[in-house]
Amino acid sequence: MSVQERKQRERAERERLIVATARELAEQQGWDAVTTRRLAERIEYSQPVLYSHFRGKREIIGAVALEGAAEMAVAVRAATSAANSPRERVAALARAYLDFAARNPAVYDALFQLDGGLAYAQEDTPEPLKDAFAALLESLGEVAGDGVHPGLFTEVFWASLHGLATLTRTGRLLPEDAAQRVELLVDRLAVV
Amino acid sequence: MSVQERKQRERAERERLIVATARELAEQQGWDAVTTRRLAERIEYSQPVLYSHFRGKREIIGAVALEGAAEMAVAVRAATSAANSPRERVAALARAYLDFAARNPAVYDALFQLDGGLAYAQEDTPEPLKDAFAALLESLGEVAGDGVHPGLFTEVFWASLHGLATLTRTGRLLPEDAAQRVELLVDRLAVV
DNA sequence: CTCAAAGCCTAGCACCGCTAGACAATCAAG
DNA sequence: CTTGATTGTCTAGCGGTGCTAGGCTTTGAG
Repeated sequence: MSVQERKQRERAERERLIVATARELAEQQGWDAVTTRRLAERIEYSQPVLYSHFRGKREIIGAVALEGAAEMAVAVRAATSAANSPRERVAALARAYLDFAARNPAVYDALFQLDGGLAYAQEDTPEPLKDAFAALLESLGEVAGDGVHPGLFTEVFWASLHGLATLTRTGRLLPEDAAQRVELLVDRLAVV
Repeated sequence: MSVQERKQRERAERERLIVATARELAEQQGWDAVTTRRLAERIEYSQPVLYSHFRGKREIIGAVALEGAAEMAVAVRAATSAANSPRERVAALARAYLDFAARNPAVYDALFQLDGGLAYAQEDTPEPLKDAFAALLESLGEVAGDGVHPGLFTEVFWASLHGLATLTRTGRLLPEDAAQRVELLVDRLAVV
């Protein structure tokens, strides 16, 4: 039986390698450069091996997205836990979110821009995605204001951050004033 | 000379046909379905003809984006001009923006999501793009609040709308609460 | 030792964006 | 009216894409 276990382990290890390699390649050269051929070559297996782990490229994107969601949740919680007031927590959250998006553009795309075949805002939404939203909710719920549903407020705040992140990265907004925009956004949206 | 003029007219007409067909196809089946082969077939010319009008698919996307920017500016101005108070104008603007995005998803993508080879937020930004931003600025500048740069405020408001539009359309936000989110956003961001 | 199962690869499909080069229509010059 | 060059358009093809069928080799149970 130990032989089968070893094989299972090796298989799981290879799956991690695929996801890590796809992510690396995407961060280096963009998702367009992540082709099944290049990916197969980098992991030193043939293309069909990829399809024994994932249904297709879409699922690989989804796997990177889930990994990224977990990391984003960690980053957001780390930033907010170091702040002392609700106001500071929200500002720290906003900075951490945008920082994550800027430092991991490919992962961010996998999460919120590309189709990774994942369900969002549903019962069957994968746990990492729910938890990433929960991480936002924890700090944003504090400043939703009276009579405002914390979930709804979190969605609006999140959407605003998402807009800033994507428009900035695609050159629609100049990066120079990024800090000022965040400040304005936090000032106006958060009720402290 | 009249013959050359006629040819020029026919050529311009065919260019409009290409852009209109690309847009139509994109709205019907998404930009992925807009291939040079399909596009060529629909306009009843061969593929190379496309390349005598545009450098490539990217430029066709850019042409659709410019067309869309002009239409969006019209839609926004129409909505805001019917409102009587600054607060109402901003609410109308937000609704009109999101409505445009929802009704013309492919055009919206061409404008703000895809690479159409256009310059944004620069001196050499095409006029329709500058004017679409100006249309937002006209109503949003009114409610930026004291000491807040109208342009910066417009960028933030725009980014928030963009976040709502894109996250909703890609299934990251449920459409049910869309109206409530807009209301909350306008309430908080606009200083009246 | 046999033989089925599992694992992996080569080769190929239909499609993509884009372009070279052949061919036909057009028009100015002789 | 006849050249000859220019313009317009097409067919065919290049190197790439995601994905899969089918065969070969290795493995491990009986």
